[in-house]
Amino acid sequence: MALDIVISTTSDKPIYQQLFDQLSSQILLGQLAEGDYLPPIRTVAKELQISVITVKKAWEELERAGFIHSMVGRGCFVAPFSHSQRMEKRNEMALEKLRKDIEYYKSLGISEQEIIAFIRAAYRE
Amino acid sequence: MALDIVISTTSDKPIYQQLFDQLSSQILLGQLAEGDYLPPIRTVAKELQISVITVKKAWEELERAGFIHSMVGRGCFVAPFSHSQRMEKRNEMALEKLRKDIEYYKSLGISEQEIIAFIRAAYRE
Amino acid sequence: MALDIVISTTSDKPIYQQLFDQLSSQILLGQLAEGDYLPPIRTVAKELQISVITVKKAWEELERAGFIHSMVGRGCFVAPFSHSQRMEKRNEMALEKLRKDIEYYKSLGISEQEIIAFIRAAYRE
Amino acid sequence: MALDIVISTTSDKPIYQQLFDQLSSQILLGQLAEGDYLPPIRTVAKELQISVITVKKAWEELERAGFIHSMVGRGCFVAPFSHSQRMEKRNEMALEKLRKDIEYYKSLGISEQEIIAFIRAAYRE
DNA sequence: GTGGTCTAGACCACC
DNA sequence: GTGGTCTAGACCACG
Repeated sequence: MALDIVISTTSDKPIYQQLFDQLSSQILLGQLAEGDYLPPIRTVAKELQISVITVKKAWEELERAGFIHSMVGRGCFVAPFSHSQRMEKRNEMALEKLRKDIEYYKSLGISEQEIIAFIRAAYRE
Repeated sequence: MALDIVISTTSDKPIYQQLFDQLSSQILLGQLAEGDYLPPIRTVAKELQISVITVKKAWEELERAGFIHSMVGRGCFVAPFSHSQRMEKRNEMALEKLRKDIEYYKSLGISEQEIIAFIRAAYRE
Repeated sequence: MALDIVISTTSDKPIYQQLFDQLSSQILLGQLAEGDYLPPIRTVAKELQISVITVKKAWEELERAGFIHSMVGRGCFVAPFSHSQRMEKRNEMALEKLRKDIEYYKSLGISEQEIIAFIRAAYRE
Repeated sequence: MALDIVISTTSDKPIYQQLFDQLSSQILLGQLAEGDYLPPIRTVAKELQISVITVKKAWEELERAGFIHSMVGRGCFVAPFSHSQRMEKRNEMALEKLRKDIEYYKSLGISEQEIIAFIRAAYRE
């Protein structure tokens, strides 16, 4: 099984962060089922043409966030999540980011109604 | 006139970015009236206990974004904006950020309805 | 006879170490009587769904520590221990670990009295 | 100011872990006061004759645990802790380890009284 | 074979 | 100057 990952070398987001974001969202969406083994980090690095260290850093963050477990000599596998756990974690992550985002919108003096209108507009784009 | 700026040393946001964000929002909200002169960068740096280089970088970004104008030997002053211009720029900045934010929410599989519900919840906190 | 062993795939402790710890404690507690034969390593590996190499490594460590004896072609059996020998070995192992642990507690500036209080609290949990 | 750190190359504990343990305990004991700036990681690496990466890994763990804050371009400084916060964190870390340790002692069939006797013995060594 | 640690470099953004 | 990221290697313990 090959991972479905796309790395942007032009993005200002660090590579390991791109890996983390894509993997975590795939796990939360259930596209990577619990217990699935990830390919060896060296394989991932070779396929994505990035350094093993970079992959490892992303994997470390994923393990720290509870998304995967890594075992020396056996590889890394997706941590078990129930559907409700996934939903909860998903909402938690979205809310956490939203709180920061809203700080910014508020600082621009934008009201709740305006944001909602903006969102409807942005979703229709 | 002293600027109303607060610098966080623990935030992960660069200091020059914190300066930019706070100044630009104050200008957009009309709290800094057009034509007002900003204090000399060395004064700002001393008061905020940060590097002059950092202040200069923030000022450059503000000038590039059209928020202030610098005149050699006379300092920097807030660019003249009509109320409608301020509103337009404000909305433009909010929408630009919102587009990026929504990318993330979508990657978590969150629907437009859910985001709006989240926003209502976050605004009530 | 099947062994009473539980392997954790999420623990940071190596699998062979988990085997060693559980087997040695069962022997010291007399739950595995002297002279009892252990199942063949291939059987153990299959039942626990781990590698034969891992089981072999654990068995080697157990033999090195004097807990079991292996006889070529006849398998491994629990070494004979008198009750007092078991107690002695048990205390020896506990003290050895305790010495290391106490190093850590001391480095945190915790006094003997505090540790004892902690232990009472932890035992009551 | 030079850090008071000793690295053992023969220990089985990773170097970055040794750094973390020593720094965190010094902070918890108040030997490194809040607000103190740590030497640049490259300086630490040179003085201890280890790799910058290794130092950085230790610093990352320290920041994640809330012991220090790092700022690009400004260096790393000890996070502010009140005396009670230090005590609380210290006890928390000790208890966390103790819980694991006691698991082991229990598996050897050792009673609370015996452990306490062992501790008194170990402290007198 | 796997992941975990460590090394010696490089380039970048920030101050 | 600082820390943050990334690279290309190496060696080790584990399975």
